[in-house]
Amino acid sequence: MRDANSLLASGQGWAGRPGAGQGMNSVGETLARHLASFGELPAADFAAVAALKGEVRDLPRQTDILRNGDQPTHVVLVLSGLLHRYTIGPEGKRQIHSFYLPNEAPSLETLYIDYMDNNLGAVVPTRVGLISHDQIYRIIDERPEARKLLWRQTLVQAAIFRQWLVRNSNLPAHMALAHLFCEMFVRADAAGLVEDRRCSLPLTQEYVADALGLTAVHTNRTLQALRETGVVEWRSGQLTVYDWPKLREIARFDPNYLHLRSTELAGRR
Amino acid sequence: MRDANSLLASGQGWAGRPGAGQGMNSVGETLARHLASFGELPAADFAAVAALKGEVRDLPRQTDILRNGDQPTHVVLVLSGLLHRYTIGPEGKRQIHSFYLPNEAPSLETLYIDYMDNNLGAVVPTRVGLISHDQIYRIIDERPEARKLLWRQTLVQAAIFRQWLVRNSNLPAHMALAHLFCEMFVRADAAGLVEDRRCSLPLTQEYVADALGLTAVHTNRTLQALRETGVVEWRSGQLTVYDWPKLREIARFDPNYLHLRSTELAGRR
DNA sequence: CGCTCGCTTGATCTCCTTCAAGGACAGTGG
DNA sequence: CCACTGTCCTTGAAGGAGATCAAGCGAGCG
Repeated sequence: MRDANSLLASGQGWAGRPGAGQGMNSVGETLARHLASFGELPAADFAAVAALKGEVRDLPRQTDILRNGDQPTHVVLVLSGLLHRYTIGPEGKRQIHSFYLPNEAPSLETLYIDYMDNNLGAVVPTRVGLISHDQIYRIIDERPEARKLLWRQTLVQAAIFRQWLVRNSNLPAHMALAHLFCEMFVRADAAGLVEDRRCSLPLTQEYVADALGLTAVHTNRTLQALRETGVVEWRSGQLTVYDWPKLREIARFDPNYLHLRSTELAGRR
Repeated sequence: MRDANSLLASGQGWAGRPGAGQGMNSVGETLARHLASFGELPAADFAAVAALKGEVRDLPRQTDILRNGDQPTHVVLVLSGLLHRYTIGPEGKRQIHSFYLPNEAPSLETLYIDYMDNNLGAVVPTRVGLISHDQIYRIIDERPEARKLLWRQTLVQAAIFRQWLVRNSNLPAHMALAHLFCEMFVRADAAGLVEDRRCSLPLTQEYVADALGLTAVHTNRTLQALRETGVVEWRSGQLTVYDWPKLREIARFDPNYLHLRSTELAGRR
């Protein structure tokens, strides 16, 4: 068990400075850095990925970038804002499959899956980068190490989905909520977005409810109970973790499934 | 909407004959055939995969082949029997992530993930084939088309996990149960294991309960309700679908997420 | 024959849903 | 500057799907 400070103290390099970085990095660089957080990426491969050209696009809040049935020709990268992957059930019920923070690559699976069976949309105004499949295919053919990390990234996604399955199937509401907070916090930290035990998490309670498979009402009540413990606070789009060990304890959170490289982060065994 | 017969009539070739095939096919052939069910596999690539050498191993019921924390050196193929992927929660609660029928390849993700974050075990006495990672790596390096299908296979796994997430988060018990039956039935059919609207599904009610995140008691009651509709029967390890359209309707089952090649099977749009 | 494992049934409890409404706040337009 | 409106959060009360606890039953098996 490690305290909150060690988590925050682990400098993730470029993102240590407040607000720095984002605008300055190309789309390719963002992807390269993301891949490097899952394993060793040789300098030459890093450079090759970083050199990829990407189109930047701004999405208004609550608009989709990929839709059920689409056959995408580009891979999406989050540059700022927040994306979510979701489906709408037969009775109009929305299930969110995952959230995607800046620097993450939500749609790598479109490289080898023929069509989307879900939607990818912006929660808040979001800037994304688009890299053509063709460019990535070339990397895959020519750069085994980069290929390995791209592939691994899609596998980690799958591991996260499985964890969401466990969470929503088994855990009572307060544990599930704490668990979601843990995951988003660690992922934010891995992306260099945690600062002073806080990170941005610009969701509404309804989004969280649809992620956990709960109602907004019950999510609200559960949230209040969590707040009263003083362990964590989530207000106006800001997640603040006051007591990381205790939050982990509540959620029984084990970050292994995220397969992050940095052992500092979350006490990988 | 299509009737049950068209589903069953679609000959999947080698498995049309009762009980035939299994013993005769090499481990490599099984993998090659499985990959081919997700896309075009050129003859040369098919041959290369089919030529892979695999060790055959028999697992007693309820024994694990891969364990949380393991770093596998081989890929697992199901030759006969039934595997399940699962984790045990902090309070000893088991969550099953997926079941694996004969001809399926449960553990392809171990190729590029460093260690297991879950368990893979036999439900009933199961024969598996083991192909070394090294051999697969060679295929991946030398055979782009085979690589594409291997990768795709892992992506389809992820899509299935997401569907399980939706099922367990949103659907009431009777729909969830029907949905599981639908999925296993279609997958069995894709593997050539459906015969006369029946397939083997050698689970106990407790396994199903742990897959759906329900209790065994409630699974039992839900099952009885489903039985009384006359749409489907599941007894002594045999799943029989009497009215496929109606079962699909109950579950609101849309097989798109399985990304199967054969359009006959399940009415892909 | 007795034992274990899996299935079944009944009664009670509780977590979460549903329905309904009030309140805080920001944005907009007069 | 203030009413107006929409979005999101909050609160209350009642109902239900599924959990929990407990026990009986049937069949395969050593």
